[in-house]
Amino acid sequence: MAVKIYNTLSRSREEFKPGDPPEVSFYVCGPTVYDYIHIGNARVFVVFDVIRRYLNYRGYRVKYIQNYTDIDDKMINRANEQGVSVNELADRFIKAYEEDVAALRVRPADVKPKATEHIPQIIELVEKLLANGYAYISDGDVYYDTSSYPQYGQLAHQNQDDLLAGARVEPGEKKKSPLDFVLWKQKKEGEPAWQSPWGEGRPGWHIECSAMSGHYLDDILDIHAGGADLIFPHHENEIAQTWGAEQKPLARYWLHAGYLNIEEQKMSKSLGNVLTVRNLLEEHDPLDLRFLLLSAHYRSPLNFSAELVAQSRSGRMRLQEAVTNLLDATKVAVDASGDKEEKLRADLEETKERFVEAMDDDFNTADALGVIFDLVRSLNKYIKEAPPYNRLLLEEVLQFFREINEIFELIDLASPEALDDELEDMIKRREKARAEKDFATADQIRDDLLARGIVLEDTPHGTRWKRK
RNA sequence: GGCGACAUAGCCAAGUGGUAAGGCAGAGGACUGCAAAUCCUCCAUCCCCGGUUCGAAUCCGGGUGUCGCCUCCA
Repeated sequence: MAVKIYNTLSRSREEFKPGDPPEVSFYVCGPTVYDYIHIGNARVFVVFDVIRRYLNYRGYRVKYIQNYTDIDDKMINRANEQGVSVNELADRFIKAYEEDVAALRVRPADVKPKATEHIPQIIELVEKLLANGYAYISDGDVYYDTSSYPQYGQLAHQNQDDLLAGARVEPGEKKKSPLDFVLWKQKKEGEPAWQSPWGEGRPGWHIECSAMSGHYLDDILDIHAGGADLIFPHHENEIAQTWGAEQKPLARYWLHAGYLNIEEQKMSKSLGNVLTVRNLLEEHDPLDLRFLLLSAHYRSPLNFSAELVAQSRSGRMRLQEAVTNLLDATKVAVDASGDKEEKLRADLEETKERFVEAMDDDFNTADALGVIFDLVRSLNKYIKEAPPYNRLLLEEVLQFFREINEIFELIDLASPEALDDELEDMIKRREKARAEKDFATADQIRDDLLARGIVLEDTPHGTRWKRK
């Protein structure tokens, strides 16, 4: 069995064959750091982080690179609006980005290059393109000459004529063709600029990823990923650049995450429905947001609404609850074993296989979740019906949950937090009342705790609590 | 105009030729002092019309609908 990946370049599922296994180079287009990230951005970062974790689980050694775009038109405009320098703006929103994705349990990339720290590499790349005849200078700007690259359009699966038919021509263009794109822009008054062979200026948008991935890796990238809207022109242009400079492909596998819509509508500033991660975290548990993001296949469009977050929370709680049941059962488990264990053991083995099958198939997290829920039912059933429990078996199941949580990270496996003394005392008083059959008092205390967000569950082994 | 994706129960969502996973919500039952959690049972023939096939949600053709890209939006 091998991992299969849907490659946007070929529009088909391909067996994953990295250039130098088990090493895998994985580049994700990171944020332009001019604002807080929204939930659509978050989908990309969560989903590809999960894919990276799965590849690690499958024995690959993934080098994960994610850039920060810290210089472009949006950066400059926003910095001017706010009266700060582009650098200050970048620092501020890089920090915000890292806080936001950390809350969503996205692990940091291994390498986090910034465009502004790779100007020499960018200039070198542009020089190569000029020398190789893939670029031209026009009035101080440098442009990529798309007519020199017949394969231009391969990623978008469009030929140049069709692209031209839909292209918008803006007045005052200095390009030879509407499809050409800027590699280096000459300085305008008040803009950050770097010295170059073509005078003071700054890089175009698409050039940085080509330059930085080339700088950090000698070989072709195994995986290059981003949001679906980057397919054209961003990734198309990156491919053209790397080919023009190095006569080699930029990446073997191109992965693109589907859009996230808000209430069936595209998220956009004009509709005023942009939901920042920062705001959402004020109302929702980050793990519930993760569950929602992983509940559909990463390439499918995904809708976002408060109702769906609530559904996600209910589903996620079933997982969390199962682990709580498991941990409780483990406390009273014994070493003896019997044949009651056979069903659960068989289900565990089957689950392990089906989980890998699902994830191997282009990272089908929705299918994988279904597989996990099947195990949850089997586990709950065992716990309900089969005491005394087999310690070894329960620990194996727990170990499996640890492994998949290392990938999905949807539940807390850590030992539960302590409750403050006052609440702890209320629980004790309620237990006493119950023992004395004073149910009116017991129920009153339970309601009081509920009002404070604490839900009680009476089990055969005692009362336990959880947050609502 | 060019290119592409999608259409599965009230909601979400798997399933690429063999007779519809899973989750949420809902109904009934068990357990519980009552709850909660849990378990059991119930809840779809897959947008429409043709075709291929012994057999199609899955393949082909034609519709309808939704969405997207072709504008430095993840």
